Amino acid sequence: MLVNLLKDRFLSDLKELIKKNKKDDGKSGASLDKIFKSIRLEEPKNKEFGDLTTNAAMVLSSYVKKKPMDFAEEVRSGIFSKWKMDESVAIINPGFINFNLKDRAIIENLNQVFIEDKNYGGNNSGAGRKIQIEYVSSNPTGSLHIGHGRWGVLGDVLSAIYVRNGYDVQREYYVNDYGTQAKIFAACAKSLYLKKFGVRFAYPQDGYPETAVSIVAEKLYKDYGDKFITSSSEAITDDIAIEKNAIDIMLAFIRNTLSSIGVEFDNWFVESSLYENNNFEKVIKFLKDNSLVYEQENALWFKSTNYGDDKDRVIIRSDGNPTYFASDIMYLINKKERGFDSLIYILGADHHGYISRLKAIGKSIGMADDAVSIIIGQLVRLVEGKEVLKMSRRKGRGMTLDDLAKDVGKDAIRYFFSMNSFDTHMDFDISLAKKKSSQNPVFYVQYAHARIGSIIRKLKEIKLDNIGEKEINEIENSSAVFCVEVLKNLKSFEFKNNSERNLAWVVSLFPDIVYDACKNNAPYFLTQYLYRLSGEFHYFYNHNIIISRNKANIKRLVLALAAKTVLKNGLGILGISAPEKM
RNA sequence: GCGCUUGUAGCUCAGCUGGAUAGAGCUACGGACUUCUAAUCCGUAGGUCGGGGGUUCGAAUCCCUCCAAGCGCACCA
Repeated sequence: MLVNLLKDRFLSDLKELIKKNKKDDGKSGASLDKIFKSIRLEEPKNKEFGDLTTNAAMVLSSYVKKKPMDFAEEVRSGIFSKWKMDESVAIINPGFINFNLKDRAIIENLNQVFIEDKNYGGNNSGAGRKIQIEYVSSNPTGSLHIGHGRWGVLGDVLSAIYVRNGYDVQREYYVNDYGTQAKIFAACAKSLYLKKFGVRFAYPQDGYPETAVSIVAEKLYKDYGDKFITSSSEAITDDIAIEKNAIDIMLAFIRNTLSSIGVEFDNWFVESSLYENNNFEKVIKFLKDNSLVYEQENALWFKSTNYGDDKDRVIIRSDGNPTYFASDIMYLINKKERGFDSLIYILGADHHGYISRLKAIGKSIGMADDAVSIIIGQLVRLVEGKEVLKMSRRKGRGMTLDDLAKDVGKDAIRYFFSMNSFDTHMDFDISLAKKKSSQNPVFYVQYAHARIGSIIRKLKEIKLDNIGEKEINEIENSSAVFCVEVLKNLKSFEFKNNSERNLAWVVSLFPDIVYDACKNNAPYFLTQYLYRLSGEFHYFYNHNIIISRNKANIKRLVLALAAKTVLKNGLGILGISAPEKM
């Protein structure tokens, strides 16, 4: 990491400087920590101000009782002048400290790309920590809608980001196969299934749309024939088997759809398993023993208000049946027992009411406050031109995720859904998504990668004076270690122009982006970064010739190869292909 | 009625743990292929940051209020 490491170093140097500056009165430690949290070392909005900027002098001025400009001067002489990496340090009113890195410092960073190669971008900040991310978890009672695609992609990419940060990640899908909705779905399937045999069984009034169910009934019939009919004349069926198989079939459809856009899970957790081995009774006993519940009007209530929820919740209804919330409790206890350090739930905005109650459960069973984090993803609205298409899953209208996946393709869908923050209410323009035009930024990024691919092909075609077989082989196997030597042997490396330097700079930022994307649970950092990198590369490509006649400009080639590795690794995290040719 | 989220350029979005002239892309208009892929590049145009108050040296960012949109407020799952 470049920026984050520099920042750490800067902050610790700054602490030293302040110690010298001010006699510690022993009381100010806490407030100083607070001030330090608002210190930034980052790229300025405007490139003219340099590579990096810090607000430290302004933030600290009142603490050290000095004018920002004066303290900035001390920071410059006391810290930055001792760093050998910085080039020029400017202090600008009202107290910004701006500086540029020496070209050599950027080059040394570039070396890491070739040393770490496929692992470049990753770090070990999460080493030894087990984290679970649960996402999609749509009821297996119908096909997925487009919103599910968004959670799926975001969950998948977020998982990949955590993996790259050294975490031990488990991706989980929670299957609601228990309770009334599953029963209703099974009854729908049964009705359509029996129809095949000319037997009438009323379709539930509040049932699911037939379009979704009919695929399931069709498959039940095709795969099992009359297996579920236990008595021919009365049309008596094995309802338990129908329910189980209907749900399994639906789940297989869901799995296929998700798989078609590259969204996979390590674990498909079945709700009904929570009720095995008298677990329900055990959990209820546990809750009673810990005085977390009370009885009222024949129902059993969970005291969630004690833990920050806005109302208490029923666990066992007055008719004796457990509520969905009971499953939530058992599920969270189960997750805790599996030994995760932290849990992430990605929920659709239609479930935001869950935040407080899930957190309440977590607290009540003694989990740390920040151990359970819930990410709310806003819904996707379908738009065609200017017309808003109301989608309703229960009514079976609107485009399904499966339709979209087939229309748009995996790469575009993943890029599109990774582009925005979770909080964005997205409008998904179907007609735009279907266009495979340059309006779709995924091509822009992929094209950058493919262009470098074509440089490599050119290298092979032409006999070059300064690049041998060995190097070309290395490049082809995408393990261009020779670049490390090239970079090391450059006696005085300076960038010829801004496009070279900017490209190298952006390449060097990749590990910071992977780190920050994780800290902020923000997959879109990556997407935006890759777009920026691609832009930087396209500019570089248009302004610098790498191969002329029978000679390659080695420095530029190294730069292009570094960019290629980062593009490939970045697209890899997004789960998007990095084509050699387009 | 209460709560969560959002409101930034014609469109889609960044920026929101306060900082320097508010940034990209798409669209529109004008340029660049005898040279490693023009799915690219360069340039121009486009903004009362939903409205109004407040806090501050400084507000798109924090607070209050109003308006608008989406979504929730079950002994449904």
